[in-house]
Amino acid sequence: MTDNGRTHARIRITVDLVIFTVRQESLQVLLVKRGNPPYRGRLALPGGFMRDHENLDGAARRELLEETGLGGPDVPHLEQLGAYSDPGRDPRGRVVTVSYLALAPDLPAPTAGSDAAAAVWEPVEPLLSGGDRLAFDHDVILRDALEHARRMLENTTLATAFCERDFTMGDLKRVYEAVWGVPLDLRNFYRKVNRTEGFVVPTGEKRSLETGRPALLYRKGPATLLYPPMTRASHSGHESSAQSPK
Amino acid sequence: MTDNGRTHARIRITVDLVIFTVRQESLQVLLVKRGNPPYRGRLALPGGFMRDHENLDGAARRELLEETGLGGPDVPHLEQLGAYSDPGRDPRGRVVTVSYLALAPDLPAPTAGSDAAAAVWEPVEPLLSGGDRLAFDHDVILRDALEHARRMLENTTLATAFCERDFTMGDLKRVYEAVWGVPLDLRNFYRKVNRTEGFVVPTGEKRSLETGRPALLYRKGPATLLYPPMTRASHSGHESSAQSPK
DNA sequence: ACAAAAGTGTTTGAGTTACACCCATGA
DNA sequence: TCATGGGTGTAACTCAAACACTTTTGT
Repeated sequence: MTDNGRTHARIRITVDLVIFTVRQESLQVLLVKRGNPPYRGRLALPGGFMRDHENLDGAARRELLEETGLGGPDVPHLEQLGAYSDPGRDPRGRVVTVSYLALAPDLPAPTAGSDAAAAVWEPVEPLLSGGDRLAFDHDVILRDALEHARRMLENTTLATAFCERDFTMGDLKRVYEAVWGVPLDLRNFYRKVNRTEGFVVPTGEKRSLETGRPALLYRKGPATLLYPPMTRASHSGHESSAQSPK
Repeated sequence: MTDNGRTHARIRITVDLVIFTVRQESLQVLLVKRGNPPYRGRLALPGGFMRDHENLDGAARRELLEETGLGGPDVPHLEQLGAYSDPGRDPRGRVVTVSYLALAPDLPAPTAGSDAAAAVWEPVEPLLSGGDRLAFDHDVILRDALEHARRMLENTTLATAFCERDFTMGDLKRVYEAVWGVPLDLRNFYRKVNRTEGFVVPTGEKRSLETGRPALLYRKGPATLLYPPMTRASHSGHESSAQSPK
């Protein structure tokens, strides 16, 4: 921590947000098309510079609000992931960025007109396995964030952050399936969720779809950690009601 | 990421190292006594400013080498944890720090004369539950790092980073006991370690203490993740050889 | 009555805990 | 031969995956 006349320039600091949501059975991330150089026209993670009076968490909350409109009493989960610091990662000069992970429910409008040209939801899977590259080192940041999100669903109750206030077990199961990319057995899923006291609390209401039995509705409970953790396994075969071997 | 004339000063960036070791059955952390204001005379985590040509990981490796002499081919584990950014966390001005976790074997000399006044190993437990406060926000950083290290032993093979090149099962067990703060059953510990292919590899050698049966020696294996994870439980009672009910 | 989705109960087998017990050495 | 740490074997129990089966709706 001692400063003995060595060469260490002052540096600009940004936050970059990896905002995930689950839409149409797939995990998607919010990206903006850059309107200015560098990387003009390329997709990038939303983000911006940390200001003088705020800390990193504050900057991340502000950017999240600007990009999605989320942030009042109904704050989605927001968590710092890591710092990216290679000299040369930003052509404009020495810029260190700190990435944040946000989990949001499926939002009606992709964005609420910020300074970014256009914000779009993009499926994550195609972005990582081939496809166009994102601006800066955002491919790496996105990959790290996905890894982190998958771990989080195993050990915490944060899957509920992807859901509306009221949700069904099927909704919650689809979140796990989208993030992990594996099918789950709904019947075992019930027990795993219910064995952790306070993961979800029933509202007493039901929701009717076009077809099928109406599902009970739940809300996020007070629990935050999962003991024991969720395990990604259990390939559901639709083997029950309509395929008895007799 | 767009810069539209807003107020965002350039900032200085430091790395702070939480270097853990296990000595005398207890988890200890390397601290330096500050020779200059602010917090002169107080204990602090070793660290320093990131330089122009290097990234954060490079700065952390350099500081680790300066403080402990470790860093050649026998690199200890070094991992980025998080960024601490509150305005006012450093009286000298706006300084953002990024913390790193390092796991080191019990080193002969606490340090190799760096620019820091004096480096000492301090037991972690007393530091967190009462006692003197560390400089800056290093109490918070230390607490976060301990939490992270405990999680790491559950899910990775990194406990071996605390050991010498050759170690016994008893050595490895003592690492877990020191970091987790709970006693383990050596007999079940064997199986847990051995069920993960490549956690440790036997050398064929043995080590004799003053008393007792000589123990087989092992080295770190190629595995890095633990499936399934280690679980902290299993209170060893010394119930075997010498207390049969007959 | 049928299809489709929601939810419950039961079998089975793998994994863990808690031990009894044996082994190898120094004093 | 005793004390001390090292190491193996095993019975009882727990838990979770797999799957049969029942319930509740819309058409």
